[in-house]
Amino acid sequence: MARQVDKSARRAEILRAGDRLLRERGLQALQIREVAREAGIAAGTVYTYFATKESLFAALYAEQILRTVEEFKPYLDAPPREQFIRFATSYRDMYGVFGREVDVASFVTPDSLVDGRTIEELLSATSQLVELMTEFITKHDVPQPELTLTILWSLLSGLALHYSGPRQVFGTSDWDDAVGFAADKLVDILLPNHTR
Amino acid sequence: MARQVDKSARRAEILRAGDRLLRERGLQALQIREVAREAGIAAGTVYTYFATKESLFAALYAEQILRTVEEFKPYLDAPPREQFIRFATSYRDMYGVFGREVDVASFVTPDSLVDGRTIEELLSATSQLVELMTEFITKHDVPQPELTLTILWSLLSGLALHYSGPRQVFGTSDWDDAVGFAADKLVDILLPNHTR
DNA sequence: ACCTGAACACCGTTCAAGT
DNA sequence: ACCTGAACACCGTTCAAGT
Repeated sequence: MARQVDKSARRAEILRAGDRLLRERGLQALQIREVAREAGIAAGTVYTYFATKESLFAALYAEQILRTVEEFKPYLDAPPREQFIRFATSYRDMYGVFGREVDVASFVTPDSLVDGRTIEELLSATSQLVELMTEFITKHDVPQPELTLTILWSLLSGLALHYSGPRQVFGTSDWDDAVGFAADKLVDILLPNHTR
Repeated sequence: MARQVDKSARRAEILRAGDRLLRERGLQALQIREVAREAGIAAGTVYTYFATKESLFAALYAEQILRTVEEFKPYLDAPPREQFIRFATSYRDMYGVFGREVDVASFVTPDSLVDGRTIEELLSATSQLVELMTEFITKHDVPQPELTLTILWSLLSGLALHYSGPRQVFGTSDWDDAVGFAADKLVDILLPNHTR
């Protein structure tokens, strides 16, 4: 019996529907009934492809991380300052769509609602992202790579947090100024072996 | 007619009930029915004191911010490295309880579900917290105070984000090591006029 | 086999009725 | 006046019935 659509195509349609909703109308619009309507199927059918709503969200997030990794690849040989700025900007944009709810660790928890397949995808995507940062650090011969990675990651997350979502209440600098300043200081301080 | 309890006492009881639930059983346990049960009143009564669940949450958050400010006051004259570590630790603990949902800016948005009184409390508390950071920076005669404040704040949020909540998937440093390293670099780089 | 969508569970919120 | 709690609205999820 020829199927109307094959399973992976339908899964992809659901993902595309979810992505569209998320980007056009925000996280609160990502509702199973809405996703199903956008995908042209019944609500119950979504659950044939994703164990829970959280699984769908995590799968969308994994896709976005892979896109971010691809976006960065042209800059693999750029100067560290530019690399930082590119990375920080991608990261901020990601936060703008997926929000602070994003937490790979919480998806991987034993009591997570995310299904095994999606966890795999998420871990794979995340490790590629981490790999980019690790290369950044090892390439420049940083004295304390482990600690530097932690600080680098924190700085990126913190910047993304402050510059995504609703405008800050308390006067903060422009994004360009802030990320440029952070990049300068990072290069000066964390990459002492780097000559500009 | 003597009231059973006066209004502000009852409001305080609801806050205490909510705080207990939040700390003992996490954000997902902060449900209006649960809060009401803990406070010994009917669910509907909660709405006499707080316009929405979000208002209650925001009020709890405002209280916590004030507590954080108080916690920091003994260290107002401590060396900058220690100040940073104290502040970062309080901030991380706050994140652990209130989570990444915490976003003052989103509460203040025109379409916010938080009532006016609570917004006032939140703004007042937050500006006290920001004031602490601003003093930290102005006292040490930093060349670019505005940008430095942004970076400092981002670093604090990023560290809090990574070290609160579920354990990180990818090997990260100990909290003590990470925050100590961040403090060293911050002092070296952002406070060039400081002599250790 | 796979899909549908009515029905269930859960939780924020409202409001008619009680004191 | 203030409080109660049943009822409503909403949304994630299930599953009996349809094809």
